[in-house]
Amino acid sequence: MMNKNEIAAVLVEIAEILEIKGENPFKVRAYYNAARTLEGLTEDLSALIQSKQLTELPGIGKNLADHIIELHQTGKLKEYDKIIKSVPEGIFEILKIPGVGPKKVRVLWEKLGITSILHLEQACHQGRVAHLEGFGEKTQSKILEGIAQIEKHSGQFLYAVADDLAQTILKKLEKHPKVERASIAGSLRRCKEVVKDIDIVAATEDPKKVMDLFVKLPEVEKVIAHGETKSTILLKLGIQADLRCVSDKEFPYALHHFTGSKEHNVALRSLAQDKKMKMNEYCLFDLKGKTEKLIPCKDENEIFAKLGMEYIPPEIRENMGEIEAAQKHKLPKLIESKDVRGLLHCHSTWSDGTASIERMAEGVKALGFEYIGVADHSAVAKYANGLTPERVKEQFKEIDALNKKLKGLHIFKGIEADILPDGEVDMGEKVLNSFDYVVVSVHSKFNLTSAEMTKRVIKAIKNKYVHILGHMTGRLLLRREGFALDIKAVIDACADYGVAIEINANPLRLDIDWRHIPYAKEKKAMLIINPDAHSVSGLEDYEYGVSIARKGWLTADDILNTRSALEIMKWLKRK
DNA sequence: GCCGTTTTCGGCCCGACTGTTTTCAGTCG
Repeated sequence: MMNKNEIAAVLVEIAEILEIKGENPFKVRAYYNAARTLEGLTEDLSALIQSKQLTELPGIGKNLADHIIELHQTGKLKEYDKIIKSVPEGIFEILKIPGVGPKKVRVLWEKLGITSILHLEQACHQGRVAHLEGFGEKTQSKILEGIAQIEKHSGQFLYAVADDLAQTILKKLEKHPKVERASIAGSLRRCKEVVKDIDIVAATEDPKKVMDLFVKLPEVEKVIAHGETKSTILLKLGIQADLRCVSDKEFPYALHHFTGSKEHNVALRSLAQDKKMKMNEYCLFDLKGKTEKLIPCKDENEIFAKLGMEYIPPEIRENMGEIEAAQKHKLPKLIESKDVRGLLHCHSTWSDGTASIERMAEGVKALGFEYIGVADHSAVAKYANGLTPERVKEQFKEIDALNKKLKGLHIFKGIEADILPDGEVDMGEKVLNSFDYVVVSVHSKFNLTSAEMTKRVIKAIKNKYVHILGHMTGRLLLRREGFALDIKAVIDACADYGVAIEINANPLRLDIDWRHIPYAKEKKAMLIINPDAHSVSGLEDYEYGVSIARKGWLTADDILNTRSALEIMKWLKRK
């Protein structure tokens, strides 16, 4: 049995192999398209198979439907087993190097017998790659840079990936009768955008039994350590997970300790010392009397209270001023998911989304929201099927009709317009003015100098039709650094010209970086949590944006889309 | 491999950029 995402991953692998083998590029694309359709699927796959409706999905014909059914029902695919044997395993990692695509992989493999990154790195150092036809000195050094980048990020995982897996494991542990309570700890609990492992703390009087369950989980690839109170496993995705078992009494201290950050803990322990107390991972002691006296705490809340401060949410435990603020009882009331009332910046099938506006709207409604903003790509983004002015008019008609039809939900007409290399905004004033709102983002020419890029982006911010600055740096976590940009200058401009700064909640972006958010708040810039959803399930990504907003100390008042549709309309029209 | 009011064959998105070349191939979004 395989779920839709696992099946999609197999189809992608097949596509990659076909590409390397130089198969018909349209056949290759058919596999990619089918994978994408599956990932964006909202209907239940089993039901679709049963009612024989699979071939009604876009991009899925007889052949791919058969493949999908075979994978879904048996977890295997004969054709895949055959084709996977025809290429060496290591080529997939070579394909991940930026600038190296299927054609280059094939040449490296055929001409130099290179089948792994390690091989490739050696060959580059020996200068053998530069001599290949179609390659050269620059390609060779770019490959080395790419490998260095991959190695720098290796052992790191996107928050969303790690969190998914961690929640699955946590649920299984919590079900164990001997587990009294359990929680995720570490950087994952602090909602860091990338994490290197999963930390879990469990309270139990029978650690041995709980540890046994942990090391025998079906997700385990390898047991690295298996002790009485601490075990480490390597999960199949390559992520390590640590479990620490403590008694129920010790649990609050252990949870706090293993949540960190290290810097936060050091600062807090030194503060405890000042107050004649001692803190470690198992308890809090009162040192005022002649003998050490245990200070009982039933949860983290009490620990902070005993230390004379208000509760510090895990997201902001980075020793960036939270301890001082908590002592003065001046921590902001951080935004929560329930504060968000609608989602702007969503894509539809009008550009590169996988769902119609109606389905996206229904998805937003199902999440309990009051409004959705459709912001498809603009004309210049041809690769993403960007809207032409003519198609914009048609899209408006569809939205108008849906607004009449759908009760209790308002659809805003937006556009994600490209910031052109010279800072002009795609589509021109007249078209831009016809939208309820305009999101602007950079999607091209990433290699400008910081000064050039800053000038370009600020010019777009000054455009009077612009309301929101999308994914400020264009970063893709663990894949691509953001482009060079004077972030403070850009934040200043957003604050001055009343442009809201997007917290792009796509787990691969989480852009603007939370470290810059306090500066934006200081400058009184408006922020907005946008899922940048390309599918119905992508709408739920807004929650990652909430976590990032919390890491940036933001309250509901700091975020535009905690307001009602009416208030949003007013805000958009104030320009 | 998919698709079809130009329909069962023949097209399928396309332009920018880079580095390799001397007119283009590969990669990317």
